[in-house]
Amino acid sequence: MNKSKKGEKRERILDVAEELFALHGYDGVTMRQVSTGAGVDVALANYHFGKKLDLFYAVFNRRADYLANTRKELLIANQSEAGDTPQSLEQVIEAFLLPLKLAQESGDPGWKNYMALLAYVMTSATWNSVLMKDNFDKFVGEFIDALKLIFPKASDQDIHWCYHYVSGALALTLAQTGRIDRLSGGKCLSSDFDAAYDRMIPFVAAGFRAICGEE
Amino acid sequence: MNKSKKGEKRERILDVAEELFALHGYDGVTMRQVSTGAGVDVALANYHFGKKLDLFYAVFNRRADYLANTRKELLIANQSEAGDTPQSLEQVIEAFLLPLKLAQESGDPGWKNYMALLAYVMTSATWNSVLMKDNFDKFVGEFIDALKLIFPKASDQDIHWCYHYVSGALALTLAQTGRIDRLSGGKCLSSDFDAAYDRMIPFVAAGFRAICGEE
DNA sequence: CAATATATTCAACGCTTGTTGAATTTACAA
DNA sequence: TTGTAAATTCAACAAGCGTTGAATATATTG
Repeated sequence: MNKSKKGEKRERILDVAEELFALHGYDGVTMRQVSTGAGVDVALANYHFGKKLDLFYAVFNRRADYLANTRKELLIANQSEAGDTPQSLEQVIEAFLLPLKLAQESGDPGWKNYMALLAYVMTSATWNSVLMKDNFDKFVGEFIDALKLIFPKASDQDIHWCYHYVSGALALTLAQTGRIDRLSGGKCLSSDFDAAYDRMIPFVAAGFRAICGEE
Repeated sequence: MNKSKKGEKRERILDVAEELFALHGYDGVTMRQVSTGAGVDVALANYHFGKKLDLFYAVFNRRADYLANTRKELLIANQSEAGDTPQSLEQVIEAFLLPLKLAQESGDPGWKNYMALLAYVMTSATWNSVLMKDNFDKFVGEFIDALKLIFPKASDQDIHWCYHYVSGALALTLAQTGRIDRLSGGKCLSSDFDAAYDRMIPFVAAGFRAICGEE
């Protein structure tokens, strides 16, 4: 008989829930869809994770730490490398975006689902205040501090609104809605994160300089 | 007794549904929440709009036409005004964004809800292909044509990805998640569409020029 | 006013939902 | 192997879901 490893079903529940939550949102998914997709009884998800809401949190938190930490490490590495001279704007933006590109390139299909889930959470007023606050706000604070060093004369408002635009452009990219595929007649692909990434950095860097003034 | 005008309850159902769908998404709203909020029986929504899905479509379509048409009129007005010389990049972007600013300024609280609903639809793979296609894709095609006139040497990919970033920045702004309020310690407000609008135009214009080359 | 069409409510249906306690199987340690 | 804990399934619950046909109220028309 197929002997299944310990914790395998538990992980499968998380994977299926991740995909379904990313695709249909929290309310668009039932516990039975998750359990059926994972090939387990509906009571098992409850045994491992508690209520549906806790399962949702578990799915979101699973990859959040890695993402936030990788970003932070990259930011710090750039800082020490730059010494006492401020690091370049492109470097700071890259610390924000590169971990997502790396995760995408890892080949793990779970990351693609997680990114869509992240986009869902970022653009939802309900989840944003709960999940983004706990998992990402702290790093974003440091990210914004780095930007303030680059643009010492810029107002807080200018910097925060510019960050907001970056965040929005990123969120729509992560959502992979397929709209750019349709509008471009197939010349661009939502799944082509590299194409999105390579243009996003010079795009938003130019935007920052236009709003926040010269370095 | 309070004599209610004809079609008043019908409109109230749309208003409440608009607010609830924008706040909680399609699956996060029940017909009973809508009918209770509107102060009518649950069967009335069904009588006026049919199934829940049709109510959702009715809510979305109600303001979509006005928005698409206003954008188009603005784009054409700029074109004829510019004569045979191509209109400026800022003008084209403004044709895309200004109608939303005007709607926001109208004071109608329904518009605020509709914008959050629009953000929800824009960032959802499911709804995007159904609702954006029917209501907005045609105008966006003309919008992109205008951009191609401004950047004749740019590739289709460059222009579409840049539009994608604008679309994302706009969507997150419309969503009004409250995140920028929290991150900025109250210095920026999600509800301050003017602040978002005034910076968004120079921001994305600079981004376009960085990616698509000089006019 | 009477007659008709529209608007609205009432009451209920079959089904699905999240959740749970008890029973059963599996894994692991002694 | 036996005993114990963890993992998993079974069966069922009360509540809420979208939807509907019939009944009633209101508005419109002749």
